[in-house]
Amino acid sequence: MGKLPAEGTQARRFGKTRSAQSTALHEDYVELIADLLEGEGEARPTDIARRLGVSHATAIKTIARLKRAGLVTARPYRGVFLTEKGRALADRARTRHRLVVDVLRALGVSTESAEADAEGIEHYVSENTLKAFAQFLKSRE
Amino acid sequence: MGKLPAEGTQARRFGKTRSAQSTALHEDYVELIADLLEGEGEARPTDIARRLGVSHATAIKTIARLKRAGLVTARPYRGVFLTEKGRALADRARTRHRLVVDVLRALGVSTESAEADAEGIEHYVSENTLKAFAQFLKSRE
DNA sequence: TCGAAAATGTAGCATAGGCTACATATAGAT
DNA sequence: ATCTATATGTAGCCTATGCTACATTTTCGA
Repeated sequence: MGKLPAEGTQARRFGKTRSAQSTALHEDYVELIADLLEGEGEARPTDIARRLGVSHATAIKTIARLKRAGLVTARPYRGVFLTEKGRALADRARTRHRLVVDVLRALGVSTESAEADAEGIEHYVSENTLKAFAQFLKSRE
Repeated sequence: MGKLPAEGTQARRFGKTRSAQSTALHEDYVELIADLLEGEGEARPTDIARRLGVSHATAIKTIARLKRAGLVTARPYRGVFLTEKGRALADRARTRHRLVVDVLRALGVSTESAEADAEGIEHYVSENTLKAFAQFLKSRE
């Protein structure tokens, strides 16, 4: 996105949210790629694009960024694969996703709404909150 | 951001999340502007910038976009004000924010974490989920 | 095996959202 | 009344994320 603000004063109420946003898309991609690799055996740009609702050109461009970020490997016409780092991120994302969906459902949200909302919410749940979620779910077993 | 994808096939699991993202920043701004107007009597670019943790130039540029979106009015060196539309959006955002914080706290999340996470989460809570949250809070009074 | 359809990749363009550097207006102190 | 510190505004540059249009590979059926 650019450089960080000079910032001498306090602020940071929104700061974390912002930086999290840059990661959200990466998480969506690796999560989906992990799903495709497990489900279909391969993750191809066109499928990724369709599932994310973007053009294939956009998907390819993003995949290039993921590659630069060390999250995936991809050779032309050969599909996309996760690196160790990518797999780790995907796992974390999926764990969070499941937990968020379970909590929403426990609160009375319909499965469809829970799945849909979790997609956005999961990227903003901190470790602390995640722990509280797990605890809460366990407490009401 | 650009135009929408042609999209004939299904997809849309992430689509909503994406468009919501474009609104998130607008919500943060109008929410903050509402706070400043009520608390300080005026909302000035520099204060907005400091509270959001961005440079004043960035804040001013965003304010120009908010203006184009019909959410605020602003004349040079005269501060920022909310339009009806902006006030409505700010109210909705604040309601959601409060509700999300309350639910998180009810689930055992610390006040600090709840406030911090709500900042990101609130933009992705659908009407359905919001209703479920309200219900849940009411049920355990 | 070969040719067309489908998948991939590339190029070029746009907007959002950041920053720094520089210019201008306002306001407060003297 | 003026001068200076502070607030505002502008310009220019950058990356991320989208899209369309066009080019190039692959793949698959005939």
